[in-house]
Amino acid sequence: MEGCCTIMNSRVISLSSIQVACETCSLHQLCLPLELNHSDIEELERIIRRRRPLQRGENLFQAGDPFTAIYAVRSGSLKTFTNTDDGQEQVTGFHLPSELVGLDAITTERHNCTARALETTSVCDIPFNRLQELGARIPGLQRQLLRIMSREILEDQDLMIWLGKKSAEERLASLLLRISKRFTERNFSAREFNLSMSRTDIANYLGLAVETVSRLFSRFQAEGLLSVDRKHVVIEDMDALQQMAHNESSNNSRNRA
Amino acid sequence: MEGCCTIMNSRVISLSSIQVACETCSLHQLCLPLELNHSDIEELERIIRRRRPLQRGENLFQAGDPFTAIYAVRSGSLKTFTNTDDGQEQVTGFHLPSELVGLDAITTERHNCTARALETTSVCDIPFNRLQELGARIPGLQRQLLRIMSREILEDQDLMIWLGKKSAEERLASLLLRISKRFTERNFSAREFNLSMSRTDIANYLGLAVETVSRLFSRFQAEGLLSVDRKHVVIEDMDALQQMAHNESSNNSRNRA
DNA sequence: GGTTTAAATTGATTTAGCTCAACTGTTCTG
DNA sequence: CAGAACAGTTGAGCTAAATCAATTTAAACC
Repeated sequence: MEGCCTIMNSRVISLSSIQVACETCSLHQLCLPLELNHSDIEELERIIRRRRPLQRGENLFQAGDPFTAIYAVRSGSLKTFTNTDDGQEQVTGFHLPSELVGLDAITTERHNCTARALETTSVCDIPFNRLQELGARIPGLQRQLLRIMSREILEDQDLMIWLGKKSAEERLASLLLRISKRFTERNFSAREFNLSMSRTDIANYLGLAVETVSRLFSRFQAEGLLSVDRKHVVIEDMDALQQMAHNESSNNSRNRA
Repeated sequence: MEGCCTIMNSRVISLSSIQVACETCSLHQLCLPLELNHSDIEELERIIRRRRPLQRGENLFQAGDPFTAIYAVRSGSLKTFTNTDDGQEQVTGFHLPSELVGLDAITTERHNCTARALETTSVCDIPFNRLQELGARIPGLQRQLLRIMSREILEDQDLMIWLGKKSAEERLASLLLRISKRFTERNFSAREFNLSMSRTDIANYLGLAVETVSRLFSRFQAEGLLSVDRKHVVIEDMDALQQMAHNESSNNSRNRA
C-alpha cells in the first residue's frame, strides 16, 4: 500500500501508466473517471499534502474543527462518529482505502464528526480551497466532485433503508458484503479480510447491541457462512450470505404495503 | 404560494427587493446565500422552466428515468421512494416547499427513486446541464450547490442515527418537529400544520408498522402533546415533544458505550 | 511475564414493537 | 347514493432483539 499513489511520487510519467497507477491510488475516485491531461494531473498532484501516518486511536479531525481539506484514505482505515446529545458515541461510517472523508463538512465549514484511525492509517490531505480553484479551471473536476457527493447521498439513503427496516442478521450480512465489495474494488480478496473495527463499533454502526453482533458472528460461523477468528473473517459461503442480506423473507421485515 | 417566486416573474427589479422576494421563493436555498448581481439572477431565472402543477398521485419522475434536471418544490409536497428487491415501496423522504429534489441522481445520471406528489404540487425544473454551464461562469453558484449537497449528506447521516437507534416514540416526535421546523423556515406556523402524507407513508419512512404510528398519535394526543384530527396536527406542548424526541432516557436506546 | 483492563462471548430474562384480527371512518366509483 | 375499496384505529398475543449478568479471551502496561 505504501507509495501506491504514483501521481504523488513521480512527475514525468506517461498518461497510460498514470491510469494504471491510479487504479491503486487513493484518489482514483476523484481523477480516474476524468480525462485529465498530463498538466491537469500534475496540478492536482501539486495541491495534495502528505502527512505522517496516523496511529491507531489518533484523530484525523474532530467534530468542531474548522473545515480546510477533504481526505483520501491511502491505507489503513478510519471510523467517523458524532456524539449524540447524551454523550454517546455514534458511528456514522467506516472508511477504507480510496475513499474520501470529510465531504459532509462543506456546508457548515466545520467538521460535524470525528474521524479516528482504527489502525495505522495513511491519508492524503486535499485542501478544499485549492481544489476549488483547480475546479474552476478544470471543468470536469468540479462535476466529478458533485458526482461523488451525489453518490454519497445515494449510499446513505440506501443505508437508511437498511437501518430502518432490516433485521439484525440482514444488517450484519449486508455490512460484511459491502466491506467485501469495497475491498474487491481495491483488488483485494473478496472472501478474506480483516475487520479493523471492534465489535462494539460494528454494533454501534448497525444500531444493534454488541451481544447481538457477537451472537450473529457465532451463528454465521456455526451455519458455515463464515470462518471468524477475532478480527479475521473468511466468507465461506458467499451465496448464502447474499441471500441472508437480501433476505427473501424480508416480508417479515417491518411493515408491508 | 402561487407566484411567490419573484425572480421568475419579473425582470427589472432592484436587488434588495429580489432578496426579500427570495425569502419566499422555492429557490432561495440556491441563490439567497450568494452575492449574485442583477444579471446573474436574471441568468439563473432564464434557465428555470415552469410546468403545470402535479396532481395528487402524479409522478414528477420515476426511478430509472434519465436525469435531466433538479427540482425545487414551490408549493405542495412530494414523497420520494424506491422499490426494494422484493417489490416493497420504501419511502426515502418527504419534500416540502423550497426544498430541492433529485440531487441523488447526479452520479448515476438516472433517477434512483420515484418522486410522487402527495397533493397538488407545483415545482420548478432546473435543467442540470444549463445549471452547470452557469456554474462555470458564476463561481459562487457551483460552490453553493456543493454546499447544499453536503448538507443533504449531513442530514441523511443524522437520520441514519435516528432510524438505527431511536425508539418509535422518538422517531415520530422527531419527524413532527423536523416538519414543524421546515414549515417555520418558510414562515408558516410551527404549531399547526397539515400532514400531506398518509400514516402508511410515515410508518414506512420511519421504519415502523402503521399500527405503531397510529397508536403513537393516539397516545401523544392522550398525553396532551398533540391535537390530531386526521391529517391536521396541532402541537400543544412543544417542549414535551422536544423532550420526547431527544429522550433523556435514550440510554435505553439500543447499545450503550 | 504477570497483572490490569478492555473486548468478546454466552446464557437467562424482559420488553418494544410487529403481526394478526376485527372494526370504524373516509374517499372513490359506477 | 350505495357499496366497494381503502386508510386509520384499537386489541391481544408473539417474537426478535435489548438488557442484565457471568465468564472467557485477548490486548495493554508496568
